[in-house]
Amino acid sequence: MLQRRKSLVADALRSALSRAFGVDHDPTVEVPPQRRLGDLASPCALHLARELRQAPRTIAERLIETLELPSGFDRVTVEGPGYVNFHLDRTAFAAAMLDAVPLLPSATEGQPAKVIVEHTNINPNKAAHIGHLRNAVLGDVLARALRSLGRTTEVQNYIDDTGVQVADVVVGFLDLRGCSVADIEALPEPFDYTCWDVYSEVGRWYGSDAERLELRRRTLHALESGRGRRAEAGRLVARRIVSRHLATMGRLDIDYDLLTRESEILRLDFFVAAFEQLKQSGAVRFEETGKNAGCWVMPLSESQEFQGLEDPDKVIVRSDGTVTYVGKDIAYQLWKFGLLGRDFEYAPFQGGPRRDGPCGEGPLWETGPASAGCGTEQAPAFGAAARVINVIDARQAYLQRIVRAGLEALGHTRQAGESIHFAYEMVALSARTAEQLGFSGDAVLEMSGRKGIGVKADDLLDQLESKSRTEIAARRGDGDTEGTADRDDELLARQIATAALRFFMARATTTRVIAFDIDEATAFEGETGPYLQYSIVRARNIRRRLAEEGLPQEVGGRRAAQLPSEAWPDDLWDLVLLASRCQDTVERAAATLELSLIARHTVDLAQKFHAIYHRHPILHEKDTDLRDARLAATQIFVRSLEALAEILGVPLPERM
RNA sequence: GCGCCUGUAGCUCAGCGGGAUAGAGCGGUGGAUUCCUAAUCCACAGGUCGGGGGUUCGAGUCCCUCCAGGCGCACCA
Repeated sequence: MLQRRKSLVADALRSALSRAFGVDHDPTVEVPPQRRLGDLASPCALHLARELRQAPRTIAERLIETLELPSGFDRVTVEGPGYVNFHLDRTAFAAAMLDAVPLLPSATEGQPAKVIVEHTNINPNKAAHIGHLRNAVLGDVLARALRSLGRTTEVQNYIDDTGVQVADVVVGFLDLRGCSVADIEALPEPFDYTCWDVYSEVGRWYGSDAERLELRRRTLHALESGRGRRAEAGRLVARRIVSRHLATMGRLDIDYDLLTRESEILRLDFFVAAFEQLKQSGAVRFEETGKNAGCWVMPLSESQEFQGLEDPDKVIVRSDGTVTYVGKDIAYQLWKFGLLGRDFEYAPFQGGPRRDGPCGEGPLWETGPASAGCGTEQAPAFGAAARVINVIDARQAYLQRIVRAGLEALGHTRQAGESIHFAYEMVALSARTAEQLGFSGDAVLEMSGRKGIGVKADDLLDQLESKSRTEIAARRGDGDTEGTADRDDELLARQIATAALRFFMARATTTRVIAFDIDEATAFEGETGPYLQYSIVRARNIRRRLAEEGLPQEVGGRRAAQLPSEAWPDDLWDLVLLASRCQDTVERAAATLELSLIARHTVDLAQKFHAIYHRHPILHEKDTDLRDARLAATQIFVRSLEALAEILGVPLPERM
């Protein structure tokens, strides 16, 4: 909403500068730090001071004489050292805001048709931990933001069901614990917790024992071929774990359109097709001698991007004929862009949370052999995107660059450019939290599934829900005999837990390692998810109380347009102005992949609302102009916060 | 060795292509519950923006350099 006013101001300044000084200058327009200074400001007079050999204030004064005030503005003033400040017509702007939708599809010109967002991608061999949650929340918020901006978005979750990590757990069950496949099947939930322990056990059990490590190699081969008891155990482990992961993510309202499984990439010979392309284009070569003898490698030394590496070549096919992760990922990336020349088969996902959908089992699909009556023909058209955003932690930047280099080597320059690595730093444990969990705690501690170091996602969620229940009970405790239904409280506890966790993950800048502190992550006060929820509950309570008093609960745009400008004091007005920047914020966040901008903007809005709530009562205000202006501001706030909370995935309860 | 990221209040962090008096939250101290529920608000205390150079009318922000910390550079993913 504000963006349009900004360009109006820029245009007016540009032509005034041209008229008054004969200069061609592109003025910057910003929002001044205090509302009494104005709503939009330009430091152009400061920028031009040297060129024009005049004092900034002199330039500014002359400028506003020739300036044609754009429509929607009241006046223009010169402030401070020579800023040209524009003051909006508050009444007209607020009335327009009342009728406006907080978030609109942005202009689609130059925007790719379909965007694939790949996130979560947890190895299906153990419980999800809080590091995985950062990935999933960022990916989910990004997908929600893109969709709110009108972009076609497909969310994929990659399941590495044939990798070393699954193989290790299979060895753990079959060889270390002596289980049968039926034993594994019979294990009670939480299966992912059991695997968590098995995985770290087997790591220690291997030690440097060559025979045991041979078991791992054999299992890995079995997983890749898909045949035999070990493969069967691998499929079982992966299937059960994926169900658990989906359930965990479901608690946070995170879901997917498609689960892509690595075993299917192998079964359908995706790599064979990609490998043909790589060989033909000369992007890979066979090494006869040297340390990589017998391997197919992708040479990277010519690319400036990869200067200074210890090894200038990247192995794609190992000397034993198996394919590295990068090789498989290049094939997968080619498929995502529709460049591979073949497609998966699809089936509705079995064994996850059931949802309503066209094929009975719900809208979640997985790659795999089609099941009877509902398969590939009924599936939506997956893949073939114009842009691919992979949410993967920053430690894998090097691998992502190689995948991109692979596309480039095949001549897919545009797609290489549209292969975007959404990198974020890892989640480590704060010294204090590490110590509470029994790990040595003098510095932040990196989590490690292999070592069993970490905080499980479900444990954290349980803790958050339990704390929510306690808080809810404490607030119900003051002799309130109304007897709120337990089920409502249970829902509320879940909503509060979801909000707290999602907001905690979303507010962190992606370039920063999160030192996860249990007390901070479970806080419900200050800059937290529950704080946002409470702000909306307050706003909704106003409506409820107005209804009880028989007063109108809404102000229309026509009524708002009649309010005197005195009805808009600076603080109330500031809320309206901030709300008008939602669209701009979400667009900038989606473009820069800095989603914390959305979280920050949302909490800023809530803070302004809470403050105003105390200063400007609505119910007890006798002056109808003042009351209606406050109510209008509240309406604008509610709609903006609802739109932003939807993107953040923060559920907004009716009461708290 | 090469590359990426980080260093701002006691703690956790914001600070948008340089610009108006460096901001929040937590913690601390002191206030506000005849109230639209205090999961809130208000006030106070707390800062040579890691050090040093440079560019500029102006630097937390840009450039160089040094220091400190984290992460990468596998026939693991």
